[in-house]
Order: sequence, then C-alpha cells, then structure tokens
Amino acid sequence: MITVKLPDETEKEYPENSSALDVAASIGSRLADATVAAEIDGLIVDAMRPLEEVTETRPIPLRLLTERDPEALGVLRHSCAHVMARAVMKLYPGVNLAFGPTLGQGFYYDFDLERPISEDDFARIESEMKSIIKQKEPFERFSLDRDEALKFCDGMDQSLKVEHIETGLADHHTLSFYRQGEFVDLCRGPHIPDAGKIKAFKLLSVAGSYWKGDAQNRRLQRLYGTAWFSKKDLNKYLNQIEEAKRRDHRVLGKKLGLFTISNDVGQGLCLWQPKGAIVRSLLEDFIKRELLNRGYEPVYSPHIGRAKLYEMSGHFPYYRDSQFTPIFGHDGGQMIDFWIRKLDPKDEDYVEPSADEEQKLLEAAAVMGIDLSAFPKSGSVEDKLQVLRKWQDQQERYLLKPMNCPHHVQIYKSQPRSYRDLPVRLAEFGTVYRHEQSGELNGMLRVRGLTQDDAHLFCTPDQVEEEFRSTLELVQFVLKSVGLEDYRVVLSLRDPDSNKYVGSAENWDRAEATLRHVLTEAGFNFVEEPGEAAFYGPKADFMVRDCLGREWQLGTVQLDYNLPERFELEYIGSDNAAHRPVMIHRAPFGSMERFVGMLIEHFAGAFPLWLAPEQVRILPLSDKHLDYAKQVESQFRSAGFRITVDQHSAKVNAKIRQAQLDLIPYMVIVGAQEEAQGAVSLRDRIDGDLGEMPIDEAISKLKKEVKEKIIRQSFEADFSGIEAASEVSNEY
RNA sequence: GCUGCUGUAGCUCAGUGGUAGAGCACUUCCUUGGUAAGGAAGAGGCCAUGGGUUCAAGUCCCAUCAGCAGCUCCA
Repeated sequence: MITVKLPDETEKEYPENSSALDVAASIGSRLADATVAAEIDGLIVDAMRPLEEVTETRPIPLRLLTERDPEALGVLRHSCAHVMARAVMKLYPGVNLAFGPTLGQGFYYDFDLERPISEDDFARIESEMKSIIKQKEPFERFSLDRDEALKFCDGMDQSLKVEHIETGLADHHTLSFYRQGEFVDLCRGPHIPDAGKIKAFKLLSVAGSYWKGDAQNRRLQRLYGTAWFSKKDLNKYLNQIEEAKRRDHRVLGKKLGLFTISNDVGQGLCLWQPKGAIVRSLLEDFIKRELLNRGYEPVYSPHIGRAKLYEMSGHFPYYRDSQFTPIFGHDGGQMIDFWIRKLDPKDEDYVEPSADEEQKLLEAAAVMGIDLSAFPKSGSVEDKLQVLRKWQDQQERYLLKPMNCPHHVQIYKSQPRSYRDLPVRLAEFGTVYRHEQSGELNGMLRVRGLTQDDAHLFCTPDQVEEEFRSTLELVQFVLKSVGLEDYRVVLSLRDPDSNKYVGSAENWDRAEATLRHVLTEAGFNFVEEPGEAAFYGPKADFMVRDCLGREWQLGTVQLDYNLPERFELEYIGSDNAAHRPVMIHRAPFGSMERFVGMLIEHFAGAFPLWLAPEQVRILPLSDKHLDYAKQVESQFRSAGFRITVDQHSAKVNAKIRQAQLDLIPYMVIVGAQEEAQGAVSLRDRIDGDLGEMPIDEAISKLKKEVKEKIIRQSFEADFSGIEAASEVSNEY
C-alpha cells in the first residue's frame, strides 16, 4: 500500500501502482474525468503514472490538475503538438521530427521535411488531427535504456532524435517515450491521459527554424498551433490575436500620422511626425516636471563621443557587433582598425594573417599616408599591435553614443564632489544609437536610434537602498499616470558560472542583496532570473501588462559598481578621505520610441485626452458657421487645447464619421442654434452626443479631464482566462 | 545576421509576356446639412533599384535595398 497526501492535508491509502487517476476516481468519477495531469512534489507528471515511480517522498504529496489549473494547459498543448506531429507524419511520409515544446499560449513542432508546408496545408493537417483526437487513444509512457532507445529511434528513421540522444542527452541512462496509436516520440512528458481531452485547437502559422536554434544547422519547418479545453477559450484567444493585429502600432502610426520610417533616412531610424511628436513631448514634459520635484538635475550631452571613452566604460568592446561603425578622422582609420582586430588573438574571428597579407596592408597604409615605419615585420604580434594601436590612439575616432552613462560620468567628474552633494542625479533624454540586427527592427519597438528617459544617480553606498527605493517609486508613479498598473518586476542577477561580468564577486553579492531586499520590502511582485544581468550590474526590469494582457519590457533600474571603478569616480567623505560612489542607471519609460509604440497599441491609437494629439475637432454644420467655429476654436486654444476646425464641405454626419475614425476624443458641433446661444454641442468619441452647453462649461469639463489625466477606453478586455500559462518544460 | 514571403497612385490592394487598374484620400464644381459615408468631374504612376532573358518585361531570371513573419540577439 502507498499513502497519498492531498493538498487539504488528508492522507489516504492506495494499492501499489495506483495513479493520480486512480486517486481521482476514488474521490469521484467526475473528478477522474476532469483530471488532466498531476503535480507531485512540485513536478508536473502524467495522471496515469504509478505515483511511487515519481517521487521518493512519503507520504506522496499529490495535487490533481484539472482543466481549471493553468498548468494543465501546458500539458494539453504538448499533447496536441504530438497529435499534430502524428498527423504530419501520416500525411507527409519521410518527416524527421525535431523538437515540439509548448509556448506561453500554444505549442510548436519542428519538422525536417523536403516538401514545404504552407498555410494551404493547414486544413488537411487539422482534419487529420481531428480524426486522431476523435479516437481518444491514450498516451502511453514507456522507458528504454540508452542503447535500446538509440536502436529504437534509428529503427523509426528518426535521425535527429538519434543525434539528440547522443549529444544533448548524453548523460541520460534511461529515456522515456510516449506512444499514441502508431505514433511514438522520444519525450519527457507529461501528457494528458487521452487525446479526447483536446477540445479545441488551431494551427496558427508556419515558419522556418534551425535544428537546435543554430543558424549553422539544418533548416527546419516549424508549425505553430494552440490548444484549449474549450471552443470558447480558443475563440477568446483568437479574438485576442485579431485585436492585437488591429492595434499594430505600425499600422496605426501610419494611419494617424504619428511616426514614419523613411528608407532614405535609414533602417530603424524613426521620424516623429507632428502628431507623434506631441505625444512624446507631453510625456517628456510630464516626467521632466516630476524629476525636478524629485531633486534631479537636467543635463545635455552630445550624440557622439570618443571611442576611447566607450572602451574605457567597457561598452565598445562588449557590444561592438551591435554598434555603428566608428567615425574615423583619418581615411585609413578603418583599415588600421580592421588590422588590429585581425591581429588580436583575443578576437573571435582571429586568423593569423599571412606575410603576404601583411605586406599588402603595409603598402595600402603607405598609400594612405599612414606612417608605420616602426612596424616590426618580423616582430611579435604584441609588438605589431602596439605600433598600430599607437597610431590609432593619435587619431580621431568617435562613436555614436550607445549609452549616456559615460557622458554623465564625465559631468560628475567635472568637479570635486563632497558627500554633502550626494546623491547627484543627472537626467537627460539622451538619444543613443545601436546597430540592431536588421531582422530585429520593428516599427518603434526596436529601432537603431532611441531616446532614453535616462538618468544616473551617483550616491554613497549607504544611500543606494534609499535611492533604489525612490527610483522604483518613481517608475510606479509614472506608469500609473498613463494607466499601466499591472506589472511585475524581473530581478536579473548574474550567472555565477560565467565570466562575462565585470567587478568583484563581493560587489555583485552586495548589489543583488540590496535589490532583493528593497523589492521584497516594498512588496513588489518580482521574480529572480539568474544569468540575465547586464555585464556591469544587476537590474530590475518592469514587465508591464497592457490591456490585452501582453507583456512589455519598459522601465529599468540598474545598479552599477563597475563604472565608478573604471572611471575612478570619487567623493570626499566626512572623514576627509576619497571614497567611491555607486551609480544607479534608471529609465522609467525605457525609451520614448518603445514607450510610445507600446502606448499606441495599449490605447489602440485612442489616446486619453491629456495625450491626444488633436484633442477637440470643431465640426461646423455648414460653411455659414465657419466664422463662429473659428471663434470657438480660439477660445479653446487659449484655454490650452489642441483643436482644429473641419472646414470640408461635407455633411455633419460625414465629419463626425471622419473624426471618429481619426480617434478624436471630443467633437464640438456648431450650427445656427449654438451660434445664437453662444454655445456648443459636445460629442464624446465614446459616449456620443452630450448635448448643448455654454462654451465655458465645455472647456472646464475638458480641462478637468486633462488635469486628472483621466483614462477612458471603449475597449473592455476580457482575456482573463488566457493569461500566459506557466510553461511546462516537456522537452528532453 | 539567417530562412521564407512581399515591394504597382498618399493609403489599402487587383493586374494571364503585348496600351497601367479599383476603392478610399486629394482638387474643382454642385449641394449648406443636426450626431458614423450627399452628388458629379478631374488630377495623380521611372510598377523599389540595377542588371539579364525576350521582337516585347509590372509580369520570367539574377543581384541590391527595404518591409513582413519566424529564428538568433538586445547595454
């Protein structure tokens, strides 16, 4: 007999080899029917597996997972991936299976198959899947030892699985498989008891991928799908996808004239059109005022700086690949730079240059007027490098700034600092340039020139905690004022096994402990992610959920014990001795581009009144009322509103329609009636006609809405059921 | 950066190797209106760029640039 302990602490005895399903059945047949998987000792496992096989713990702690538990969705989706793979194999013989894990709200499976799969094939695959599901065949688990498993996969002609067992799973003695009808797959599980549990699914897209995610490897075809316990949930999810498409900031940005990206200017370089620029400057003004209140000092710094500066800070060497090429003062600068990198044995692409190549480079240098007479042709690489570096150091070499911090550091260093001056908080909307991979660029969300609402705090070690706390508070405040109150914080820590980080272990420990302590104390919902820290320090990123439940990484607060060290920053303490300050980098919005892009999607282009580029549009009933309309316009304008008059010769219905489509928050309709009364008729974009009222009344109503930054959205999201389900790790 | 798809009017898109198309927007004229589309006419194009095949290329081929999707990356 075995003893099982349920979440309510009750303990029961069951015969050996009992499964979670048996336990469920003993409680009730409906529960047995609803049980999808089980959680034992924190591990999600098959409901049909003998309990004692899973854990050594006695009594066995068991939690039954039903369709109501989010964890169950991951299990369902992985099983659906198997069903999809089975269907694909049936339809297209010769398929080689790769991996097929679950994702936040779906799953995919990678196939190696000559014949390209297109969306036109989806209907066929789906109907094959349907007939598989109809048979309600069980998922059966069995284990084989290494040799048997290899033979087994080889026998099925699954060479990728064979390769995976030999490489990725080299340290596994036994391997588990799941059988479902004629389909067998190497898989860690868990799976649902039988395919009949898949009540609703849909194939979503097909895309290319690589074996083990490496572009050097063979290309695979990846089929994406999603699965749910009910048709209703599936439809809800599909609606969410549609809604997300409708809100695409690239489409809305074009339609509403917010921003544009011109090929002539360059990839990933965002041009703010007047309407977008207004939104941005309102946000900047808002945060600037807030910063002044909180003891920040605005500064300005140029867009470029000497490459040496960024070599000193560590950014240039570390992020060289994602930087724009340096600006060289000498035409030959780039060639020497190339040479230096080629000679440097530390460089990844290091290939020893041949004597012939070296000779050619020397000749080219001579032609370009570079004096390398000291170059030791038969000397050591180090000696050669020294000559080249010496020449380079004498030249102008600038970088488009990838970060603002080195400039702010220089401002800090421009005068002696006393402990009485600290913390020094230097703030700048600093535009930085990063040469992101072309495939990564995406509207305003991923650009090559971005403006951070940046600031750097220089403080004593004792002040770190308080400064970090108040910074978090600032981010909270800022997000709240644009109606973003649903977020979590990701605390990114270093990976203790990696050597990519700079600074001492003690400093890291101290920094991480401080962040953890403040976040805990302030009651933040946060998770720790080891290995995700920046190379110079741990960071706390704000992951903000928009009204569709999508997460965006926006604001960030980062601790830095490294730059003060590298730049030898100091302040004089009360003991009259020099001490090293600590730096905090922080950007509540992250970047203006990304933040505004996110806001466009969050509001579906319909900004709240205080941010709307065009707040009010006057719609004269006919040309006869144009004069009065202009009079009303000037009254609103002197009250501070962004307002226009629709002067088209169209019926008021058409003007209203246009204003609605342009997402103008308020329309003011004026005709003979209003003119006679010296009044206006107000129409709300969301609630429609508000009736006639005196101009003053309309103005003060709108003023109040602006002042309080009221957010009214016509969109009622109901995606509560489809928050990202926990991802179940079910790959080998 | 890699793979695939795409690039035609300001926007959204049709277009079979043989004369460049539609709807919306725009301009003009008629219409002067009461809470989501009044009517008519007109203007608008180096069919992304550069090569090639062909008697003939928006259409077929190659390259480049850009966009999209996915992969990989993100200070």
